[in-house]
Amino acid sequence: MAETVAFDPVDLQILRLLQNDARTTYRDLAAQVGVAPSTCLDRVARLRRSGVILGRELRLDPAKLGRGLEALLSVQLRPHRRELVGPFVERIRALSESRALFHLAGPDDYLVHVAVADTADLQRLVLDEFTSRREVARVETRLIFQQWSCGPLLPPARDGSAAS
Amino acid sequence: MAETVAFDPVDLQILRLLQNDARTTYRDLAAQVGVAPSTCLDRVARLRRSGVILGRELRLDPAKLGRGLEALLSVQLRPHRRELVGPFVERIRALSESRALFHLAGPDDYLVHVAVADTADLQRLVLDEFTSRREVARVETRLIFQQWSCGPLLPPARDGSAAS
DNA sequence: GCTGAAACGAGTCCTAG
DNA sequence: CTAGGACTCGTTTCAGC
Repeated sequence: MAETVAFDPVDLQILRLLQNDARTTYRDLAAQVGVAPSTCLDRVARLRRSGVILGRELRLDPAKLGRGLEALLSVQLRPHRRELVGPFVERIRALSESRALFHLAGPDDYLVHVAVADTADLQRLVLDEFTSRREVARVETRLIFQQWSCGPLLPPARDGSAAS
Repeated sequence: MAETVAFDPVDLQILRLLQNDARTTYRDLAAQVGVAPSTCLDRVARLRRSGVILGRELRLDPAKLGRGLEALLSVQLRPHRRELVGPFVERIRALSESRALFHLAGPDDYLVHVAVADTADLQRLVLDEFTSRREVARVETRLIFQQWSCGPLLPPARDGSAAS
């Protein structure tokens, strides 16, 4: 859980390359980073053990799966107590329409990123799964016109001024 | 760009498995789906060509990379004209702190998901990259307490009532 | 379009430096 | 920790169904 402070340039380069394609072979990885394939294998195994690498996921096109409409739902819970929060979160996560869920600081307690077929589907989702729930005090829906993923989350980009 | 309506149960199962681990071998895939490895290879190639599979990405832990604090920034642009939008989007996407960017319908034009080191870093980011820009009329910052990823985006879950 | 086997190439382990 | 080699296993192709 702590910040695993030590990352070689080699580690970072490996992460960068794997972010572009998680299926890059260790051979290619090795060639591009400048170490032996077996070393790459070792590095990646260590990175996995350290917890930096949480998984290798497929990025899919929601539109191609009949989910051409995406939206963000700001949800405000009524009492916002722990007993309500757990079940609410689990229910939302289990919805096939949910893509991501955030617990936020601020007036809106939760933000839910959903992908649906069309506006009728969105209306159904909001009515049946959100506003009909007792603990949900308010839901604000914002359509997503367009979205972009932003670079590879690397590097930390620090100078020598790291306060450990 | 259109909805590629046709997906076998085999295709869907393959997508489901690859979502859990994009590096699942075609051999394992075949064993779990119930077809030959060569068929899996063929299916995946077709899925890639169809555009459903956009990429194989690594999921990393931001905290382990010195980015333990995440936030959502709601940004309102002043005139919100096309000439301003393009450069703004490109600049935000290029920031190493940005994780995702959404163009929204509603009073807040953009939502930016950022990952930073600490509150000081967040303040610097907001001041230097957002409020200092002429086209940015307002920025609202909401911290992320916790976040969850939500299931594998599959299946479309439709009955026979598909209107082609 | 799916299968199975065979050839090729990559992943993995081990030993040594 | 890294490199190189050898063995194992996965991927890919192709002929046949």
